[in-house]
Amino acid sequence: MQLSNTALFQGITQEEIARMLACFHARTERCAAGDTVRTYGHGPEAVGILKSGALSIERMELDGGRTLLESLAPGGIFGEVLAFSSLAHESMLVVAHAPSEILFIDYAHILKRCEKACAHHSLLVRNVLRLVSDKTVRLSERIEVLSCRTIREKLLCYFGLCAAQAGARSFTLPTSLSGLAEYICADRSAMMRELGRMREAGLVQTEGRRITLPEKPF
Amino acid sequence: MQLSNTALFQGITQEEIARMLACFHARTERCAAGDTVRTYGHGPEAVGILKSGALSIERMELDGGRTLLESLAPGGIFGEVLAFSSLAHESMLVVAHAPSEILFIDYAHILKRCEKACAHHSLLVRNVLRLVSDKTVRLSERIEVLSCRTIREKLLCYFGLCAAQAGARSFTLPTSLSGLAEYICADRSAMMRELGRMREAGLVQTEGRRITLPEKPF
DNA sequence: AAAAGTCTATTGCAATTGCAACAGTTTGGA
DNA sequence: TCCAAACTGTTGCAATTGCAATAGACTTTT
Repeated sequence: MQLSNTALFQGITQEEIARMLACFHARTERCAAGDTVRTYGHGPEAVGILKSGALSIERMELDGGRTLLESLAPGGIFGEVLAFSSLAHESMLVVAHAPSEILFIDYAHILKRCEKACAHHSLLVRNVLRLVSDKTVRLSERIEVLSCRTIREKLLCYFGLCAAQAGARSFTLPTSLSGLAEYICADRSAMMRELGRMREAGLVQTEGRRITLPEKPF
Repeated sequence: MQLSNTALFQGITQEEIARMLACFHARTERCAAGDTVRTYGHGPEAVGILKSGALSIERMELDGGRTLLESLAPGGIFGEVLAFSSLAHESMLVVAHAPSEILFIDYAHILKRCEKACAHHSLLVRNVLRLVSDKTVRLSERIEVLSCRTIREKLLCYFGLCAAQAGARSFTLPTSLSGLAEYICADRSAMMRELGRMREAGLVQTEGRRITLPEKPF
């Protein structure tokens, strides 16, 4: 895992990164599969970058249940939101699903002005800001989808976003149909039923995960 | 409107702010009620701070309709997400609802390291980061609410969040009941009906906007 | 090669929901 | 003060949806 390929260190050379990590007092932790790496919700926070292995971010419900929030592959970053927010009453778990190496950087070090060495410090800050902003945009899009009243509207709204992103009326879903149902928070069988009706009505063409919208009659 | 009272400049003295604004090449624009201040979605972006007046952020739908995203009071900030995101294919409007004064700062200046003067520059960056992160947390909470399948679950989920925030089983809704229905994306009358049922079932007590949850039997 | 797990697909049925319509109350301006 | 606009409250009805159950296809692991 080259850190220079991660979203956090994008645009910074490997040598610069090495110098910055020293300056930031970054530290690497190792853990085994099944370990709970962190619980968030209190104390001075740190941002984590997964160097190798696999992590999942889960949310602790009041009733003790857990909800999967995110799955992280090497290069992924976590804690960037909670670390910088002043709200953050959530309690979250970071769980390892494989032996993992994680690099931690205290958020205070990222923000603090540093006197020497780190010429690329401002680039790092820009990257963090971009990461958090991107997440906000993704969440806003999902809210837009979820705010539709019917499954049909939700699907059309989501497909519209996908088509805009692909720049074409035809695109492939990034997830399984089951995943799509979860994304739009609808029952999978009800969604399949509605998809069928929409196909009949000529609102979409589907071929597995390949979706094609009809030409706009604008 | 004192800039030192805004979330963006929190913790920075008025004199420091004056110096920073010069350093950032900040500029003030004035506009009349009804003016479209900005359309986002392209070009080098700027962050705007409303000094006086009233603004609303609206989203342009494909069909030409508009959705209200946010209403801004003096001290409010806009553009902080789109300015820093790399996704951002949205098109948004900023519309004035009263004669307004708006301070614009190019995002590039906020991020750029500045050689002299701005000792509090890093505090400003921290504030931006906190603003964006807070917004992310709020959006995540709303998604959590919207991901519930039934109106009853949505309400209980939302009330749970409110109670946690208030630190008490009793709290006052920040919006009207109509606003609440909009927040949970449900039909108002259906929500009223369900609220009635929940009252009967002893799941909540309501008195106008005052909500009280029963003691937890955990 | 078998097994376990996930994904796709379909259907009946009961429950929830959106919609439309109406009426009384409160709020904020003109 | 009076009017308009927004908010609260309620109901019938049709449509959508979630849930449960079932089954075949596909993947990955053992």
